Amino acid sequence: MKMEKETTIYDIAKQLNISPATVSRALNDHPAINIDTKKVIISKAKELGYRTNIFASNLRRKKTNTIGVIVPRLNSYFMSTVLAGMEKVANEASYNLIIAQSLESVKKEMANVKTMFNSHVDGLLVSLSYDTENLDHFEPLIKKGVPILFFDRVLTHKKCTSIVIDNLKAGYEATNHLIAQGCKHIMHITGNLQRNVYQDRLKGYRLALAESGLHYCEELVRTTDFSYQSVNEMVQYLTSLKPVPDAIFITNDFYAAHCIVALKQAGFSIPEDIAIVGFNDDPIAMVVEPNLTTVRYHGQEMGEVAAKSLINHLNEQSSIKDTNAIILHSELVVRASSLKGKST
Amino acid sequence: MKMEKETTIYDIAKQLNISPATVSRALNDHPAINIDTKKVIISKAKELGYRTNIFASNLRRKKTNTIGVIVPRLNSYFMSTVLAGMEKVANEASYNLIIAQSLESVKKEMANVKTMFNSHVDGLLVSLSYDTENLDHFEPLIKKGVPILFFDRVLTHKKCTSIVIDNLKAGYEATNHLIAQGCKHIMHITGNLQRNVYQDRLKGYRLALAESGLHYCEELVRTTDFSYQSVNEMVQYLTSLKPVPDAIFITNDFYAAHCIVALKQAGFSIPEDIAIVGFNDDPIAMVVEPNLTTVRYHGQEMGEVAAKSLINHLNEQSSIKDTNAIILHSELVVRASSLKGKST
DNA sequence: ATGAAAGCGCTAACAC
DNA sequence: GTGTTAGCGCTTTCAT
Repeated sequence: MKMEKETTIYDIAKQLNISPATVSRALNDHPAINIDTKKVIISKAKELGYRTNIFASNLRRKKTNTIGVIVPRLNSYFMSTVLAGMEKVANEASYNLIIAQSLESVKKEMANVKTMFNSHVDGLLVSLSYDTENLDHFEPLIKKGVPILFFDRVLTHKKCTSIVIDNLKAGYEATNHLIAQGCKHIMHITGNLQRNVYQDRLKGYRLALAESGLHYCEELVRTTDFSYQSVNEMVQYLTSLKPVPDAIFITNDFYAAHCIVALKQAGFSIPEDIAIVGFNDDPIAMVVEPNLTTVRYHGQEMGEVAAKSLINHLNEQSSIKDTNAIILHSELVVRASSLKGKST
Repeated sequence: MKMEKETTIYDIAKQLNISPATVSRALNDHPAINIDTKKVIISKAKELGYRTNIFASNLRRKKTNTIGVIVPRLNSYFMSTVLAGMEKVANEASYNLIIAQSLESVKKEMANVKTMFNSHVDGLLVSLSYDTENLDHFEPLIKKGVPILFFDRVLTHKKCTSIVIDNLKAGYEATNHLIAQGCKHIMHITGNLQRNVYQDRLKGYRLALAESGLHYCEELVRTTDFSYQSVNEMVQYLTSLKPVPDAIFITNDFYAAHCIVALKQAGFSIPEDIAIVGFNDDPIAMVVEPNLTTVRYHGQEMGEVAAKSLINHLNEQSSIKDTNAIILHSELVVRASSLKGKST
């Protein structure tokens, strides 16, 4: 195949009888450059199909303009909105994104971190995998001074900032809502309690119970990996309880939706027999019947804030050094799955 | 903040009193290198926290080991499995992935392509946006000899390979299934007919109708952008038809699920009044009631095949030059939403 | 406003 | 098996 040789600034310089330095400056919007020479250079560059060699540029400038993103999975509505937010901000600031999924495994997460390390990312945005226990694998990056910002699923580290919602409050509100509906035996199905998001929501759950004088009962709290396969077992478990719970607060909309289906199949009425509250306001909440009450938080915003904070820090427009955490807004969205008809 | 200076092969060389070339060779598993020197070098490298500067390396080797991926959206189950497949293969071949979403807009797609171009990706994997009309914006890449492989949503280009399922066959089978259930007025709701996937499925639909002697009727075919907001309007339209369709083949599971909900609200029984078939086997198919009959195809496999083909081509282990298209398997998964009880 | 020149860190051709 | 050396394409002082 005949293919064009790569054009360099030297080619442009030669053709225009000027120096490569001038070409470089023109292409980079250097202030001290004649507007006319600049125009000529840019049009010549276009003509020759020039593209900057970012490797030469990165090598020289010791900056890659690349941000690494590690997420557990890409396949949730929430995560994809987060990424859209990050991409938007990154694009505007001419940063590139390298995205990797840990598929909920620390092992994969470690490999991802290593890749990011070797890619010399300027900074890292991370939502931790299901079973990450500590941040040791991030140390090499931290030692090199690469800023790391955790979002949503975080662990605290004295040198890193976290972006989260107030999960305790969200869990509290969800549980309180169920209590307000008259529920007395509220089950809580959640994820690995090492993850802040689940730990804090549990705290909120307990707080709400305590405030209402309801008894906290260990057998009403169950953790799961949210796999589709485990739903039936879970439903079997909960229906074997005495008394059967009259409400469930489930920290995952997809799992909640599957539970609703399974519970209905088992003969329960939702919400009359069992009221359900989910988490995340996934579009599935509007499909499952009855529609799912859930906690909404804005993924796009979280992504934007995360990326913006990191980039501002990188551009030294502000520092996140001393910011320990940024808390974003969340709200309970009440739908039919939790509304016990009070008037009947 | 005190942070370590970046270690180079020169640092290692100096400390070990050998030449940088030897260090480079050792680190790159060059065959002609003493096993002992290699060991010493590697342990020294680890000690100093050395990481290769891929920019210097890329600059020198004129290869980036990076593959660009452009997809319409990340937020579908299908797409995330595709990406997981690509990542797996890429990782194994030590390629990196740069992922970008076009958010279904050509404009954004063009920007993405430009970014990829400037990132000097070795190759590109693309699923086209909703409204892409031609491949002109890929020409700069093609001119430079960067191989581009389209998957799922494709347009043919003499220099590019496509990876798809047999959408015509899938559409044909879906429609035929509905016909076999005794449906006579089968509606088809689909996407922009410029996209091969929708165009071909429509062809399959028409073929099935024709074969069964059913009349093809334009008012039974509607296109949509699959936005949640348009569901009600669509349902209103279809219920205003005379006669009201007794089946709908919808080329998107999410939209199909929403339609089921809306139709039920409008008083229709699914599948008795209206049978529904979707497309993609999204997990939502198992949540909506009745469970959705759909066409399944394996995203992970599509991702793996796409990445593998491209990488093999890049490594010159095989060429995709003369491969116009690769067709993957798909199958109809029959569930309750389309099963009219024949025995009643 | 522009040019000359050095050097970022690595690799590979060539020598020994 | 190892060293020498040149240069990938760019940016950036320092001059002018």
